[in-house]
Amino acid sequence: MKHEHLLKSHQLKATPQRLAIIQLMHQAGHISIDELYQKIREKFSSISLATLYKNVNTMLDVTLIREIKIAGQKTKYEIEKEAHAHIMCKSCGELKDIEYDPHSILQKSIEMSHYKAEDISIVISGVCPECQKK
Amino acid sequence: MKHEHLLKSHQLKATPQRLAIIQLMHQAGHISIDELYQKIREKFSSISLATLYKNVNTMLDVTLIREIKIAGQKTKYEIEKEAHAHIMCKSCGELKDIEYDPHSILQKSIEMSHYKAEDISIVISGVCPECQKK
DNA sequence: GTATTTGCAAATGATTTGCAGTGCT
DNA sequence: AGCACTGCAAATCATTTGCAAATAC
Repeated sequence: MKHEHLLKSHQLKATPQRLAIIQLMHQAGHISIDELYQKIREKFSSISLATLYKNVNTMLDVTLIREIKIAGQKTKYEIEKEAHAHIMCKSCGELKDIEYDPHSILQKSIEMSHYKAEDISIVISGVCPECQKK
Repeated sequence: MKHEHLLKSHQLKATPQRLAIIQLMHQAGHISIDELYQKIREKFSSISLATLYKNVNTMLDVTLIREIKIAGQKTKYEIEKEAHAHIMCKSCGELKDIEYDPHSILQKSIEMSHYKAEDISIVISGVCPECQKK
């Protein structure tokens, strides 16, 4: 399957636990360790938290997944994909992706810093359209 | 003094512990709880970690300081100031501020999301000019 | 004087580690 | 077969809490 290939292309063995992790991560979009643990046990009752942590860390090492740290919230994880920003609703907690133009003014600031930029993390927080109505 | 006023204007009592926290934070620019604890004990050997955590949380509540969560690193804190992004060196760990134009293309993406944006956190990581030379 | 803050010790929560057994390739 | 992965229990690290004594205003 697709997910098996995703693991192998990163030099990782395709164990059922890992496939389940990726499948859930793909399905949820963004997911915390806790949520992952709850959901994965529904299908895979024997999995241990330690295994989850070990696998998440391994997948981070090979940049198959990405860590999203959010002020005031639990860390979430997502499958690595093209650059995008995150926007979080302070009211309902929903997190969604938004696109942004990498040639924005931000690039100028980076150039001026003379850093060799490898990664950008952007997290915006505010109130989503649904919650604004309430 | 300046820092005393900073506390009072946020309705917080100006205890020596709090003044020391702000002074170190101001001096360091960005600092983690650990670093704060090490340094603060040099001047203030009796302070407890619990007090540090309590004060950091109180100051976050009144938005006197801001939390910077960074993938793969410890959370750092800084005194609240005008909007800016952070750039971190993956090699030496140094974190510095960079300015960005708030009217960048990013704003368009936010408008399109129909969120009411209240806060933006941008953390860039890469290699700083000094480390590139090595 | 009163309400808040401090420091301690203990509790809780999050993450990591060691190791024996199991499973992928 | 061989090395990597899993699950368990225990260890470690991070953060919070309860409470009595101290302190800011």
